[in-house]
Amino acid sequence: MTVSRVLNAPENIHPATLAKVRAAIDSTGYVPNSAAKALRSSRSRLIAAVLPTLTGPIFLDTIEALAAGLARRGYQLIVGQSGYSDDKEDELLTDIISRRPDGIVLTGVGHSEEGRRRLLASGIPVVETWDLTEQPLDVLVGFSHEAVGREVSRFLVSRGRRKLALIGADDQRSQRRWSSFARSARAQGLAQPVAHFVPAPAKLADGRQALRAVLAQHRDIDALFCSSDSLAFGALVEARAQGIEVPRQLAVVGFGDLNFADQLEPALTTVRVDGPRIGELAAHCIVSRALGQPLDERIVDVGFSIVERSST
Amino acid sequence: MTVSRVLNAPENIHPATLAKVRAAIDSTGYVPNSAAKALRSSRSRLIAAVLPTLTGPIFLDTIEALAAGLARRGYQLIVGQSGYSDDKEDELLTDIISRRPDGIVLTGVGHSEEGRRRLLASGIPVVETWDLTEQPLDVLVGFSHEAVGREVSRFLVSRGRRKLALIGADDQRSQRRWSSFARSARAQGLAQPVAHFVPAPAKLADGRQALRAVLAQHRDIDALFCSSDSLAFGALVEARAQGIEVPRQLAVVGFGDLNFADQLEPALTTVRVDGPRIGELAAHCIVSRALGQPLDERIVDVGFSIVERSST
DNA sequence: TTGTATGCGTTATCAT
DNA sequence: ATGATAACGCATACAA
Repeated sequence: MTVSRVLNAPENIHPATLAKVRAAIDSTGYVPNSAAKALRSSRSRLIAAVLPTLTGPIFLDTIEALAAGLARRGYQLIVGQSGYSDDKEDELLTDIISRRPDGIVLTGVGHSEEGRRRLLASGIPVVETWDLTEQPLDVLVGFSHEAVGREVSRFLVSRGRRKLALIGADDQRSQRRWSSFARSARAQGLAQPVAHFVPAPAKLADGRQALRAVLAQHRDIDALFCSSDSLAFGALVEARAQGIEVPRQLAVVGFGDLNFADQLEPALTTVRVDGPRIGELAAHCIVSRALGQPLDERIVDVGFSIVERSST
Repeated sequence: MTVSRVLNAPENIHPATLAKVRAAIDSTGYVPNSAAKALRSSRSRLIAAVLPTLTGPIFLDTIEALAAGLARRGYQLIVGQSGYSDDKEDELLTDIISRRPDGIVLTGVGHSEEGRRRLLASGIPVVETWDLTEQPLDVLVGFSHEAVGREVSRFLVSRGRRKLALIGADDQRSQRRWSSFARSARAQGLAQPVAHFVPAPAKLADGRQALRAVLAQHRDIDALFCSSDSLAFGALVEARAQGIEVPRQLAVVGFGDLNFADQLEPALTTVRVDGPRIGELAAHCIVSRALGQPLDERIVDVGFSIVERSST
């Protein structure tokens, strides 16, 4: 008990005792046991994050900022990969809930019914990220993928493009950008855009192959929206290989504004999302919730912007 | 107690009891408490990983494979960022040790004396990665950065290059590649190579700026070794901007073989390391150690290869 | 086949 | 200012 006090409330301890206990701690290499602490206090100082994949460069900035923000606030981060699969996410969720984290940060808002139930039943605070919905589980930090699809299609039309195409990954958020992109194009009087999907996570080489496939069927497209900068990079490479001039014959828009986007030839027009901001906000929100502190807003829309460069 | 048995050893439970308990579990949403389990059994099923940064694309494949490998084996991963700083690593280690993970995976072998002491005192199995040393703390999965520096210099000399330069990040491993690169160049009768360092983690833009700085002083260099593909990408961009032909006037070698390396113009010659293999091996080793199983080898050298493309 | 007692390391609470 | 007791949820050892 005295040791506990020395560590947690040294102010009311006799200096001599303090010194003696600290000496003992040093000489024995004593380190308190967080599991016992958590068991006794029902506070684990652990936050869990569920991500589709750790390698997706898009989420990376967010995780890094999240990890840093949590560390700064005295929390540790436990990560799980759902691999873009609902079943995997549900399994993971059970494991995670058994750890009794003080909070859970999810990527996206599309969870299985079972997953939603378990999360709500656990009573653990949840922050969903990288997406927007009217009915979040709890707190939400993200932006609208529908708005992205719509704005990109309007942007392309405003630049005089008429034959739109899209290369996307088969994950939920990319699909929603696609739906909105297509709907908006039709609303503006264009034909239904061409689409080609590749398995997530999409790699550069997928972009090359995908554009090749699209061009084989639809040589007349004049604008291409790629659901990631990596895909766009691949598309630029393929366009050059096929002698298609970008942007004269084909406008290309990416997603993510990864650090190579402005160095490509031509520099890539892309959708920029403030990943670190999402991570930092998520850290703030989840910790506030964990401490039972009130939150200004339950839904934070961080927005996005279209960074216009020479590929359009 | 019966609930515990239903969950962990259902074979000796009366079918009726089994059904009753399971129904109760379902209806109440009971999820076992890992902290209590850990406290009782001294086995947390938790592995901690310490990384310089989560965004370094180099380690990413390793972390992903590590996370996947651990999940497959029923372990969860807790991550911490040391930010290339010893002090931060030591702080982190204390937090980590207090969690009583069943194992710790470290990046690199350069830890502070204090850190080494704490790790050894904790008795927690440790796997060091991405480096090689004669005296690992425990298990090691990596490769020799000295060998990388040496082999790249030999490679460049064998291709007729005589005025070597290096652009590196100021992290330990990059520095060791540099020392060896320089030593080997001198041993081959060349002058001391030119070097320029940028703060880790190095970004593409740093590569541009660094090459500009090097060229301002040493216009006559004919070969450049960059300590990451991102830096090399930036260097290629700058070389083109300055009208320097690669590889005719300047050979460029990267490190990492990131997925864009073969798509650059010219395609980048680079050092390839099997990141996923390191992660998977680390998962295997740390779990074996955690279970007290014997290990074939304590030191695994996964090696590296120089992938020759058109930038040299 | 099921149940009871006990202790893992911590801290809230109540003595002293 | 310090110590004693109890309880967090689980699983080992033992009993029935």
